Amino acid sequence: MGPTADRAELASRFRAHGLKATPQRLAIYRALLQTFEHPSAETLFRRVRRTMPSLSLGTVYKTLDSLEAAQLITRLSGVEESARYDAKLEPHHHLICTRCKKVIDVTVPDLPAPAQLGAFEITGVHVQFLGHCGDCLKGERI
Amino acid sequence: MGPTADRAELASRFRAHGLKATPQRLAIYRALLQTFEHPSAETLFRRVRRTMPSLSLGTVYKTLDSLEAAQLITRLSGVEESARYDAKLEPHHHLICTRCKKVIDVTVPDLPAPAQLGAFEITGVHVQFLGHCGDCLKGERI
DNA sequence: ATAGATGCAAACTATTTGCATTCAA
DNA sequence: TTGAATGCAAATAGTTTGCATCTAT
Repeated sequence: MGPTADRAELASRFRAHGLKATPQRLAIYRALLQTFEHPSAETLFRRVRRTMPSLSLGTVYKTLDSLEAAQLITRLSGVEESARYDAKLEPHHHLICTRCKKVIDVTVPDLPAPAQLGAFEITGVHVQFLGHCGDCLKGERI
Repeated sequence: MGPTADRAELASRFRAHGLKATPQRLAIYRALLQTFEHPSAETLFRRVRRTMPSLSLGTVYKTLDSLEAAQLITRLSGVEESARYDAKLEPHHHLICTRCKKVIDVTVPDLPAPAQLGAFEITGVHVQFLGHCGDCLKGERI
């Protein structure tokens, strides 16, 4: 695991997850491994296309979906497909059901500040617990 | 503060923030105060339109923007305008610059589980520290 | 050989914008 | 009265889908 993995390493990682090791996938995954900036699909597309001009944006989206499903990559807080609003202003956090998108308020004891802060000035914290709500657990198999 | 506030209370809350107290805004804000389900703009639109058929979806979006700017409501983890991906799988969290959307990895000591869990099964936690990064602090006034 | 992946275009969803009209202050 | 807010329509951004072609296994 890591940004220095070679082609064969990455290819077998794909096959272990039932994914074919295509050049597009390898390039997209490699580009994501090589950066720390949490890029968007569009950013990866522009970057990978430089060395693979035939690449299409649709392939980037499909690839990111496959890699996420295989748990080789993660999507940042990508639970909501549309913005969700809250009129409750007291500090609180959320349980988010990744199946039905339900959001439930919870309170959490105060959080210790992160260590490696550098010059970053924190103005707020948002904690999301992801999982499955009672209704979804009750229903079909998860 | 709270879902039982009456019209005059809400209206003066708006004026205190320099917002005109229009019937649309009052209705949208009231609808958001009255629910715990963290609705989307579309959901609020459908709900409020039942008693105010002339309401437009555009007004709902503009109103939510105004209320958020006035800090009367919050938007759930609404930092990214597009999905952002990460190939780092070790548990970690993020500093998110709300100005330039930069995302920086951080590690945080283990989090205590929330108290009021009920039937919810937690599969993961994501902590987002919101604020301003060094580059943005250095630049123009915040 | 063949299931699955790609590329392209069209479709779709969420959101924003422009502008004429209306309204709260 | 007047600047801000509304409603409507058109525009945009991000993402998904359908389908013919191609390719890794």
